[in-house]
Amino acid sequence: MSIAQAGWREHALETLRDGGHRSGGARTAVIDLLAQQDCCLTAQEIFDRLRADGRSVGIASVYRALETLTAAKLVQRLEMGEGIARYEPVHAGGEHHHHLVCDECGKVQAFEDDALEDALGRLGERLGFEVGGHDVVLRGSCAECR
Amino acid sequence: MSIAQAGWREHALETLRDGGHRSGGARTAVIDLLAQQDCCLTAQEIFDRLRADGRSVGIASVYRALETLTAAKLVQRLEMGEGIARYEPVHAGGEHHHHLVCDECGKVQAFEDDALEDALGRLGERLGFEVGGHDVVLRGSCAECR
DNA sequence: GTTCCTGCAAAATTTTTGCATCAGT
DNA sequence: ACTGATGCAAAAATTTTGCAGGAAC
Repeated sequence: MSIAQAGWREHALETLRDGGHRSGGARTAVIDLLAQQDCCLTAQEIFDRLRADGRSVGIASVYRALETLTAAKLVQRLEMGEGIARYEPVHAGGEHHHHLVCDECGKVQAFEDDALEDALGRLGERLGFEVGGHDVVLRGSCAECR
Repeated sequence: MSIAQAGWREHALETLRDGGHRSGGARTAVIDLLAQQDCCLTAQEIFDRLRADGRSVGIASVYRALETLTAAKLVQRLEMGEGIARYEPVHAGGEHHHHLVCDECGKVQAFEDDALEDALGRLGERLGFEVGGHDVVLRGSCAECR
């Protein structure tokens, strides 16, 4: 686990505590799991992994934890065209990535691009719209499927 | 209706015919409705409008039509974080737009930006990924909610 | 002790599938 | 006529809500 990700776990717990939330077992388990991820997970994947670890969480608690975390901007919700949402930690400092989705095998991989971020930043100014966040999804064929 | 949109209707019908599809009533009705749109519609909105026009289409046929159109790259499927998919025509010539979603009122509006398209084009080359399409969604507060 | 959090079950929502029938080629 | 397209109903998949019991403060 990287230092930045370990930091995210503490930051998330502290932010929720400061927001008046109590520290229950299910939500902490979701935070712990997300803190270990490099990329996004679906709610079902989170539920399955917690169950595989022997935790008796309910899937409703997973969804409620993700809702709370998303509202606090600690987690970003992403949808990539298959009708299911994916969630990943939002790291402090603006550091973030976007996603490539393979139309054939469905694999998701992350990428970063400074030129893209620059264009998006200028775009926010140009439009009369206060931009709080952005998602970019590229679709195509990955190296293996091509 | 603009000339480009009228052209899309013909292009879609021709592409499907060339692809070996027959010209049934439900799918043609979906194409006719999409051809009149400036931006995206949900499957339910399409169903409701066709019903309001007196057509006895089934919602399953709407989904099947949208699936066929999406597979033929005549329609783009978009998801903007509310868990429901939206669909809009893909116009020939690469002309397309992206979307701003207001976090507060949920309003969706379209925008275009050449600098963003340039950055996305270069990005496709940089990555070892054959990019077939891309979606960009900006989230924030619209002029009215701000 | 109060209030929030949690797990289970049930419900709601969106999308897909089965199937008999109809329509296009 | 053959085969794809369609409408209805049922099913599946994902997400949300109700509620009683337990945990955090």
